[in-house]
Amino acid sequence: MSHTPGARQAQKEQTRQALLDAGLQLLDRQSLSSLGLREVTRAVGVAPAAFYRHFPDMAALGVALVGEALGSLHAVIRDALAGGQDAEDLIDRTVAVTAAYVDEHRAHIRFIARERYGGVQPVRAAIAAELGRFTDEVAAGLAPQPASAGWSVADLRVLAGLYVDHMVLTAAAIMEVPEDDPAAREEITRAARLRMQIISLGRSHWAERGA
Amino acid sequence: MSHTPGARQAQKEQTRQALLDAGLQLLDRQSLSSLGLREVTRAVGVAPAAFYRHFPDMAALGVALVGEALGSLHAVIRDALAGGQDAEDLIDRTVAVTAAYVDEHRAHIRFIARERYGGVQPVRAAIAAELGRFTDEVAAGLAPQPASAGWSVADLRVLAGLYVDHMVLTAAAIMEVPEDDPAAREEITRAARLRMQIISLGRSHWAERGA
DNA sequence: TGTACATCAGTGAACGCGCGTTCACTGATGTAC
DNA sequence: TGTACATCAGTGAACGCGCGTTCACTGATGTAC
Repeated sequence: MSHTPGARQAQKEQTRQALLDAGLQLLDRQSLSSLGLREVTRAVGVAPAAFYRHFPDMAALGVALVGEALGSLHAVIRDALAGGQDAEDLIDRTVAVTAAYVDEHRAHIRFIARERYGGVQPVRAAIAAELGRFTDEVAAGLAPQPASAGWSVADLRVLAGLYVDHMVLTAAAIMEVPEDDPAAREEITRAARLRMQIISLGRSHWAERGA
Repeated sequence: MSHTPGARQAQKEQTRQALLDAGLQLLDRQSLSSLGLREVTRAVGVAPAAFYRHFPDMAALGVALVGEALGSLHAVIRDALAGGQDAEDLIDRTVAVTAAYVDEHRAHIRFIARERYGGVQPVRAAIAAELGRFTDEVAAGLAPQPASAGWSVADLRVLAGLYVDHMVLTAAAIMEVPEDDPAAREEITRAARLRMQIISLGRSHWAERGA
């Protein structure tokens, strides 16, 4: 049994986390497929061979980062979808929550946007799986809302996917803009809000499609 | 003057194109930042040093590929937006045109999706510029349509951006699916059509927003 | 048309360098008695 | 509590390898007269 970590386990966990942190930081300016094992261990200050005590290769480190990046998202979506049902409120809240999440997890989100269609297959697969689960959650959150009357389960999932993709795109767009350019940033969030309004309008007039 | 190519110029152009073609093919399974110069010249069958006669580095080859990938898109959008104004028709036509374009330019589109937020800054910038120009074109195409009454120029551009992002996402999604899985492919295009319907519905009820 | 010279795309050898991976090791932490 | 042994995270040296870049070169193409 090892549920009591002990000093050794704790030290190991600390090194592992240092590798993840250093990797994430180095990925700010490059993509995973060009990130070197030695680069990461050098940043942490351990011998290259120490890497293998924690991950078999860089792809595995990438998959671990996917978990870190999207694991905390589930709580966020619950917050955004909870509370008042007013559509306009919901939009403002969602965009604000997205912007705040991006601010707090800047590096993680950039990593997701960059590797979602990047060159490392296991990481792509991990992101797709995690975003899929996330989409399911959004769909489940949308279902009980009055605006979802008349929607099939399958169609609701498509709508949820639209929201999720929109959030990832917004996050990526916010990060393309320099942090010290509030005007450009404001422009992005204005566009994001507008997009959500268009989608929400379409959602609420769903019954009239084909007219 | 060199507007008459001559045998030398033609030969040079041919090698350049071979480098671009080999590069694009190699990028099917990896991203630009991990693609090596020697890998490309080896595929073409020329000496590594020959690369420098055509590009200063791999980033420049990437930028040239962006031009190749998105240059031919302008004609496509004109086709999609021309013809009947019926909303349902427009949607079907746009999705069909996107799917066809993806089929014809599979490797190019994968490259764009992969490098749009990838690790090579000049390539990211080139893609952003090209997609921006593309968005302007879509906005200009939408403007004269009756459904655009009451839209400001700025808001129309946001709508156009929504369509463009949607197309890129659809293209990327189609490519994640194996070519020999028509059911999964059908599922993707169904979702894409549905998404466009939602957006178009929102567009046509734009005047009622804030109600 | 023929000759002498200029251009320059592509060659091939050489370079120094950092990479990923292996291996026997060390020494602190953990366990059994 | 004290002692003897086991575990295993991290070390450091070594390896072979392919990388990007440089350079003087070659020989076909192009140009001037």
